[in-house]
Amino acid sequence: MKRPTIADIARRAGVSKGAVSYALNGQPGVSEATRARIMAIAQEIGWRPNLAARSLSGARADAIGLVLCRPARFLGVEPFFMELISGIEGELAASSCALMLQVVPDHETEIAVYRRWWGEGRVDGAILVDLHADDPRVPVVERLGMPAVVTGHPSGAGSLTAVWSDEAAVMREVIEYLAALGHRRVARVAGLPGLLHTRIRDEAFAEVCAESGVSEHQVVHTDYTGEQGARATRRLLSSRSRPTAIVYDNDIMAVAGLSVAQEMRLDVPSELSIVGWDDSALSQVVRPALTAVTRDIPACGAHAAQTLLRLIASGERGSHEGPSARLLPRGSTAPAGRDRTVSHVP
Amino acid sequence: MKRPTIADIARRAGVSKGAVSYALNGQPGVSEATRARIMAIAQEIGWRPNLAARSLSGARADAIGLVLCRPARFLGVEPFFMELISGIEGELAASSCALMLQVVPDHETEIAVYRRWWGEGRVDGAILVDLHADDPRVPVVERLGMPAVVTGHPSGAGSLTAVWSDEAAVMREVIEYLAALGHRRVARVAGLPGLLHTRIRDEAFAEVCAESGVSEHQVVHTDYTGEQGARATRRLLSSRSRPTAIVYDNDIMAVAGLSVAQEMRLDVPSELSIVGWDDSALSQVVRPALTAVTRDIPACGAHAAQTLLRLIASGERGSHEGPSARLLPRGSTAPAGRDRTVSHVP
DNA sequence: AAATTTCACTGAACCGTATCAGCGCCCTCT
DNA sequence: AGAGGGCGCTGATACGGTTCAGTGAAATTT
Repeated sequence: MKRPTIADIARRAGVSKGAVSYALNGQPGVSEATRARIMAIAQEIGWRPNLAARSLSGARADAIGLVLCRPARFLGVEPFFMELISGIEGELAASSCALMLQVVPDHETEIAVYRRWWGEGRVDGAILVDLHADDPRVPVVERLGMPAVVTGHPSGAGSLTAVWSDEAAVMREVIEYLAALGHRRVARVAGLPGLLHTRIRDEAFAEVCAESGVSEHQVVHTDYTGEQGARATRRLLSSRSRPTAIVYDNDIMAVAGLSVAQEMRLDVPSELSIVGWDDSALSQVVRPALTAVTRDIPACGAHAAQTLLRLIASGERGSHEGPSARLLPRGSTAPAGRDRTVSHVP
Repeated sequence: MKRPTIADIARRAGVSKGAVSYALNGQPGVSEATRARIMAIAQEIGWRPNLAARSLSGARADAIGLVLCRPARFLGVEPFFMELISGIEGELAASSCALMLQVVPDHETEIAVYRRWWGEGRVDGAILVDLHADDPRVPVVERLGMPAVVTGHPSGAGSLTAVWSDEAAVMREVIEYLAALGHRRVARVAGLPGLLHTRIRDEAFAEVCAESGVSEHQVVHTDYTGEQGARATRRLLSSRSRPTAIVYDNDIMAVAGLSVAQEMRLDVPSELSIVGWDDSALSQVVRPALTAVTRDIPACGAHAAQTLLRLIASGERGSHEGPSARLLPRGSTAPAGRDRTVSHVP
């Protein structure tokens, strides 16, 4: 019992294959009566278009690609990607477009994957995440001519379409908020230094700190893991003039930082304020709940997917800003306390 | 500048398309000299097999499917899936097989996706996760004839190949450990009651508790979110004879539970022991670090993928056990204390 | 009424690969 | 020397769709 083809339908309907193709694709060229008859037969015998045959005839592959380039063990930790994916999915489902996913260890492999996918006609386009400064993927994808949407600042996206959110503006919001609370020594536990958004945040951090009277500010770069977040925090809190507030680049490090503070008998928020980034369920589960920069990540994914689908369908280029982030104060931030080092027990 | 095809190679090599096909696929039928020449030309002009054409000619689709059926907002929370995916990927990469991912809201949609993927020839098989009791997907996939590997107990997998780990044995390990520490009132904050592994754990929990002298034991079912984990914990800890130990079905709920305990001024572990499940980075980041059931999830994914690839390649059926889980004691469990309700401050 | 257009449909070509039957050719065996 | 067999290759066909040029009949225009 083979899978039915349009030839089977044509035979049963007593028409040609061509007519069946027109009928099933809503093309003009058949009468409404014939169309209905053909549709009914297709339905009855359970016909489905063979994707391979369809894309062989020059049509879409009906799939887009997403490559994640982080070591496997770090991926699970960050809710970010899973949320992004579910957002992308939501948009794709409507167009019955599939998502091809691959996890790779480095950019070289990632580029090879794009080459293969595009060469094999497996995808119609791709979403590039984790944009780096001078990202090597950009020129390659440009040269391939593969439609692509980059999530990150347009300055690094070359001629590719970018969707981004204004990281600098949010950083300003965060620092001015902390400054207003009286914090004058603020540290930042940042993510991978190679990432473009890390650099943008770094710059904005330094600039706004200087402007807002945050006299002492420093940045520690990490690999986003809780472990490194904890270590950075321990070091910061052990220094002679320890910060009264720390801004983390993701949730897991913020939670790790909170634990370290508690371990060191520093009360959060009275003795140390903590701000997380890319707010997830995690931030709300710990005590105190974390003040965090929050962003609708699924919506970002959906926005990127939508932009890519439009780019594929109609060649519509042009970068535009996606859902923006904002600071959501919760219990982990408070006015800067007096400078004391004794332990505080509630 | 079109993508090169085997016809281009044939022209340049002065042979027929057939010869080129044999050469490139390592089939007999061409001399080694010709093969080498053809390979060199293919390399030179950057030829890649067109996936669509290849699978149209009856070959593989070179992709397997994975459908995740949980509400989008819960997905990000659980590191589980992302780790599973990276494990699967690791195995697939070696066979240059792709992963098609889809996130759906319910089983009905999930089944429709399998129908479509298989009908369209988009995948060669699929990995089914989150096996339910009387899972409606199993008979459908069986009938479709799509190769599939189910992650879950064989009792629910019908004739499909299952890869599983012995949940009951681990539950025994956990409960006997707690019993040995003197705990006599143990609660379990479980996941979705419909999932097969939830039922298996439920049963094992009740059975082993009874055997080990854990006189009071109860189960609360949740949806795996931190929120419900917190609520369940609050209720358990407010009851008249509150448990001295709680076993959670995932990490995020365990962390939420820990926070609730701290909020209620119960010391962990001296007044309340906490055990998590599916140990992730999260467990190690909080204070005290969580005692947890740990399992190499990427390895589970790799194992499932490998089993599926074998099933596709050689029809090799037969369920077998995957990487097993074990209890990893950390700081959140301790001997059951005296029964006191006053707050404990270190 | 003749000319033209529109409509509904047919038949064939085409996409890029895999595969099969067949065909010389050379080598080996008797 | 003739039969037999394997090697190396060719040419054709299949896979399941899409698409385009063409065709006969009906409808519309002139």
